[in-house]
Amino acid sequence: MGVTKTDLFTKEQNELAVLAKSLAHPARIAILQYLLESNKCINGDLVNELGLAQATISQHLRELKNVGLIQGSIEGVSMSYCINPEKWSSIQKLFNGMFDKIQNCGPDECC
Amino acid sequence: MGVTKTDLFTKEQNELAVLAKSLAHPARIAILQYLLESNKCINGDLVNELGLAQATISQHLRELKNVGLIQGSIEGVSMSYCINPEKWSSIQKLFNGMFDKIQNCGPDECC
DNA sequence: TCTTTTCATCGTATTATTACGATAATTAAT
DNA sequence: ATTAATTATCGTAATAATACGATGAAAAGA
Repeated sequence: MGVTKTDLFTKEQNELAVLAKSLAHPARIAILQYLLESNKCINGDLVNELGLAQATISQHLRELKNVGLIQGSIEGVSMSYCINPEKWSSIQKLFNGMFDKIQNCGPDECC
Repeated sequence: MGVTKTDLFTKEQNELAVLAKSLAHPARIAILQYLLESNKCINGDLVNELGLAQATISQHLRELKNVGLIQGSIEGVSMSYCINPEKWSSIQKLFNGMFDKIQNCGPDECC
């Protein structure tokens, strides 16, 4: 490409894009849905659940953790992940802040 | 990478990921925000508005059009783009369908 | 201590994304 | 018919994302 020109855009635009990117892979969606389902926080039986290699899952988990959507805690020899509820609701608000901006327009105003 | 293994995931998971990907760039967020603001549907003065080359903007517009978020109509020599309201609200529902699934859990259930 | 289990990280091959100059295509205007 | 204006597409260089085997690190249990 050439790098994304982050400096051309507002903080909010970049933030939305980064968050959207973290959701831009079906494996990460699946991980989040799995965590939402089993609210008891589940570790790497995601590896069994999804059909991906352990290293790949771990990589996706790290991305979700980097944007703050999930958090992990050590549980003996294994790792326990869960949704970060605060971040989760803040993301929902951020997205809806954009989604809600739609305005219905007259017959000549739209294409 | 190796290609995303689409077949491992559900239709909904893939759909969410594709839509998220279309939002996963600040330029596309900026384009959408601009279209939301000026509900009269604006054409390629996006090129002036954002600081990107014409070809780059056109490429981003095509991506947004491909997922159905925007639609364009020819207006003389120029092109008029606007948000597709039906798709827009369907996306909002799809995302909120996931966001709303969060459940508060007891002290021992979360990590 | 040694082994097992579980997870993260590294290295790397493969594919996708981004950006933009150049060029084509289309329409309006002269 | 020419020219100007506007947009899409092509080609391509640079960079990011994906997947996974291999290896490392840390804790539990023998």
